[in-house]
Amino acid sequence: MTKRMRETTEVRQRQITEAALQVIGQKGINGATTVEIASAAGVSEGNLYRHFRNKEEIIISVIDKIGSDLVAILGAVVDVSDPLKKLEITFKRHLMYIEGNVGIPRTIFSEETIVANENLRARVKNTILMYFQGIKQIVEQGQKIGALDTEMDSQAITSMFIGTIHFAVTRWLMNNFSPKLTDDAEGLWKNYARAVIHKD
Amino acid sequence: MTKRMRETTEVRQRQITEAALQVIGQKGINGATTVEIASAAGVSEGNLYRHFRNKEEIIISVIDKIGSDLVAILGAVVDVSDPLKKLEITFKRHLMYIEGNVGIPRTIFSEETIVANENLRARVKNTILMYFQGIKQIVEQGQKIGALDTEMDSQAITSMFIGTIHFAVTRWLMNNFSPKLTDDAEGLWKNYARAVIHKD
DNA sequence: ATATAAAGTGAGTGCACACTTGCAAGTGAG
DNA sequence: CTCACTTGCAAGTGTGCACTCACTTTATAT
Repeated sequence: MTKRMRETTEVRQRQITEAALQVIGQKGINGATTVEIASAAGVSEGNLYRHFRNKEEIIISVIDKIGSDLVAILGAVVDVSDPLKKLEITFKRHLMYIEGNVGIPRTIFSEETIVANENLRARVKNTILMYFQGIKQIVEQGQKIGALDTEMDSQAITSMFIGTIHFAVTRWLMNNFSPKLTDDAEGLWKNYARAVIHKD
Repeated sequence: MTKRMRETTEVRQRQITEAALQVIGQKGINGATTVEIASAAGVSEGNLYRHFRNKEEIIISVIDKIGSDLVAILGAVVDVSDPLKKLEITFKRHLMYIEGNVGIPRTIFSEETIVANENLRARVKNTILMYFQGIKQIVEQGQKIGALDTEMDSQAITSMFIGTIHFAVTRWLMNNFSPKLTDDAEGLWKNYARAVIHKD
C-alpha cells in the first residue's frame, strides 16, 4: 500500500470516470461494480461517494465524457471542405476511437442501462441524437453538392453510416476483438461509400 | 390461487422460456430475475429449478428459441425465386418479428450477457452467424443474376442489411417503441435496396 | 391399492452489491 | 499554530438476488 495522496474532487472525478469506462470495457456494465471501479481508480470504495452521489452519477459522468469525445470527433473535420472526405475521416476516426475504448459501445448500447433507468436513457438518447445530427448535416452537404445519392433520404444515409459501424462493432465484440476494427475500416468505408455515392 | 396443475417438463420448459423472453422484453436482462420469470410463467420460483439447472440454462433456452425462429424466417422464402424479393420479405418479416418480441434484441445484443458469460456468448455468436450466412447466401444469388451491385462484397451488403435493421431497432427501443418499426419498414427497405442494387 | 418417481411449493440461505458511518489525516486561512 | 473543512479509508449494513431444501401433491405402473 503506497502512501495515500489527497487530490481535488475534479481530479478524482475524472480518474473515477475513466476508471469506470475502463472497467466497463473489460467486464461490461454489470461487471463495473463499485469495488472494481474504486480499485481501478486507485481509491477506496468509500471514497467514490465523496466525489459522486451514487453509482448512477458515475455512469452519467461516463456518458457525458463519451458525448464530449464524440463532439470532438465531429469537430475535427469542420475545416475539411469535401463532405465525402469529411465522412470518411469521421468514419475511420470513430472506429479508431471505439477500438481504443471498448467501454463506449458497452455503455451506449447497453440495453440494461437504457431499459432500467429513465435518466440514463435520456442522456444516451441525447448523445446519440446529437451525433446523428452531426453526421446528417455532413450528409446533406454531400447531397447538395451532388456527391451523395439524392434519391435516398439523408436520414437513411446517416442511419446506414452509424448502423454499419454499430454492427461492425457488435461483430468485433462478439469475436473477441478480432480482427482489429481499424484493419476493417478501409474495406467497410469503401463499401459504404459505394452504397451512398451519387448514381447516374 | 387456482388449483395447481401438474405439467410435463417439456411443457413447462417452453412456458418458462417464453415467459423469460417476455420479461426480458419488458424489463431487460437484468430485470429478468428468477422471481419475475417464475411469476410470468405462472409457477413458483423453486419450480424453475425442476425444469432448468439454473438461470443460465433458461437464457440459453431463450437464445435457442430465437435461433429457431430466425431459421423459420429464412426458411419462409426458400421458394421465392427473385433474390431481391427474398431479401425484401426477410427484411420486413425480421422487423415484424422483433416488433412483436422486444425481448429478442434485448437478449441478443445485451452486452452484459455477451461479456459476462462465455457460454452464452458462444450461443449468441452462432445464432447471429447462422442468420448472417443465410442472408449472405441470398445476397450472392442476387449478385450472380446481376440484381445486386457486384462491386461491393457480399459480406458488406449483408452487414448493411443487418446493420440497418440493428440500428433501426436501437433507435426504436430508445424512443420508447415509436414510431412503430413496421411503419418504417417500407422506407428503410427502399433506401437499403437503392444502396445495394446494381449500378450502371 | 400402493409404491415410486416426478412436479410443485414457499420459506429459507448465503453472497455480492450499493451505499453508510465513524474516525484519521491532509490542507489552507487566519 | 490551530481551527474548519475536505479527502481518505476500513469495516460495517441492508437488500435483492440466485439457488436450496424439506416437504406436499399428483400421476402412473404393477
